[in-house]
Amino acid sequence: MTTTEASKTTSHSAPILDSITIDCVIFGFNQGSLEVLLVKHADGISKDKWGLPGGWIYTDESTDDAANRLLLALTGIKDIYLEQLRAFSAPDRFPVSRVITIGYYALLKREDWVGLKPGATASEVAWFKVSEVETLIYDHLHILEIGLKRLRRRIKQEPIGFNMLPEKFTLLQLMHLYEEILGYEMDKPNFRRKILRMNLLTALDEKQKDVSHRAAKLYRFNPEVYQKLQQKGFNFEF
Amino acid sequence: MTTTEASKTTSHSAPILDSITIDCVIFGFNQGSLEVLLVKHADGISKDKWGLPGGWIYTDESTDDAANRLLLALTGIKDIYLEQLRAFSAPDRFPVSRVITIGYYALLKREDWVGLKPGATASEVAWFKVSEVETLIYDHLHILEIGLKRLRRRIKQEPIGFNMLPEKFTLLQLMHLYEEILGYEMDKPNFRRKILRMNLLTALDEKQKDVSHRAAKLYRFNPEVYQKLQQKGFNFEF
DNA sequence: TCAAAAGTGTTGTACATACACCCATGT
DNA sequence: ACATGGGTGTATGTACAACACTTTTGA
Repeated sequence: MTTTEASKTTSHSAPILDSITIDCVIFGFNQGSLEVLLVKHADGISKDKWGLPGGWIYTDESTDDAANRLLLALTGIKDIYLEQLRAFSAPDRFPVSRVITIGYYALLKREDWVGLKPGATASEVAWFKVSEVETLIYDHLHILEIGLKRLRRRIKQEPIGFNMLPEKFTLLQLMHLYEEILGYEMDKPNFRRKILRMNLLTALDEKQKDVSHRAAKLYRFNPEVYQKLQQKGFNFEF
Repeated sequence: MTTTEASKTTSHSAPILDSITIDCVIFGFNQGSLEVLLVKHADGISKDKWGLPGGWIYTDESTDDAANRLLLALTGIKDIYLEQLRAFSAPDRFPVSRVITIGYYALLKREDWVGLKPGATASEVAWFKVSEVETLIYDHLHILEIGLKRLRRRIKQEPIGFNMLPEKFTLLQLMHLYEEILGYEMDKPNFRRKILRMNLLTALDEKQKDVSHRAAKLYRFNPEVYQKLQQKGFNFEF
């Protein structure tokens, strides 16, 4: 669903709210780079320009529901990590009419992404390195920046980075994710100790394969442990 | 301006957006207690019930502008600390029609509050201890909770507590503010050292007056220093 | 045997915590 | 004199940063 403010038509028959939309910053981590999923608009005033995926809100759903529906339609994946950023409401943000958009950001495991879902109406969808995105339609670049800012803050306070990694990962992969998002280098020994001391990771009886060096142990994030620790007042922090 | 979803009428002639409102959690600190400013609805389906102050958005203003306008109308004060919480959008949150509200929270110096501004249309306005608020109209209790949660997180990460204290304050007043908001007791000597070490406070050549014990030194928050430190990568943290 | 990453050990420093204690002032 | 908060000092532990070092494995 690449519907944006430019085209209010929808394939559903449910009534929609006018003057409010959803826009979503979808982050992924690929080959050491933080990426964002963008769609190319097929028609409307922003034809052939890239922007964030978005759409309208049905009258019987919350914005969270709407964002989840849009994500499912675009990726075919359920249960994506999703958090609302905020409302973006500059009066001139959309040139055609007065539309306020609710921004979201989502974290995707790139292994789950299998290309555009069959049947989706998007004309073109692609991943871009966040550092190389320079222009987007409307205020979408601003929304992307706010999303990135939020991601940087969140990843220091909550263990959400795992949502962009495979189920099984090495400590160095995790560290590289942190380095890429936060924009600075870390010390490997210290990173290991710090993350392991939190007891959020389960060490697996499994190692990397097909690497041309000593194979690293694989770990899995343990959400149950995190929930228990949280209740005891534990605070994740990096 | 106590207009809420219940009455769309406005004294202004500017057109407004339907189906979107603003609601604002206004915090204050008084005699050791965290308080919130509520309004009593004069008419509509929620007559005689307390709720958050709120209103509609004009087509030529952002939600930030609208929130500031509403705050000015309600309090007569400009330049109030204000931050957007997020959109609240449950389909059934407002019983009469489908309305999404953008929640804000604001921090007020109680010394600036001089009662209801003359000419305001509110029937009744009052401060309530946050800990004693039990029911509010619509989903306003939920918005209050989210606002409180946000305040608790923010006050640990940014020096915003000063917005609820007089210009000149003592270190113990500041500590009591932190204790009240965060819900736990702190160690006086350690609190002093920690906050002073950050260099965000300017010690004044002035002391408390009319206290029945040794008068404490007064301090003032220095926003310029904070901005400079921020640029150097300094991170406020409690 | 070399490269590359995995993984362990050590040390200094900074800061949080806990608590003992003295100071100033009004009643 | 004593209550009340103002304010300083000090010992202990923990955590982090920096960096040296050993281990494992494929090429």
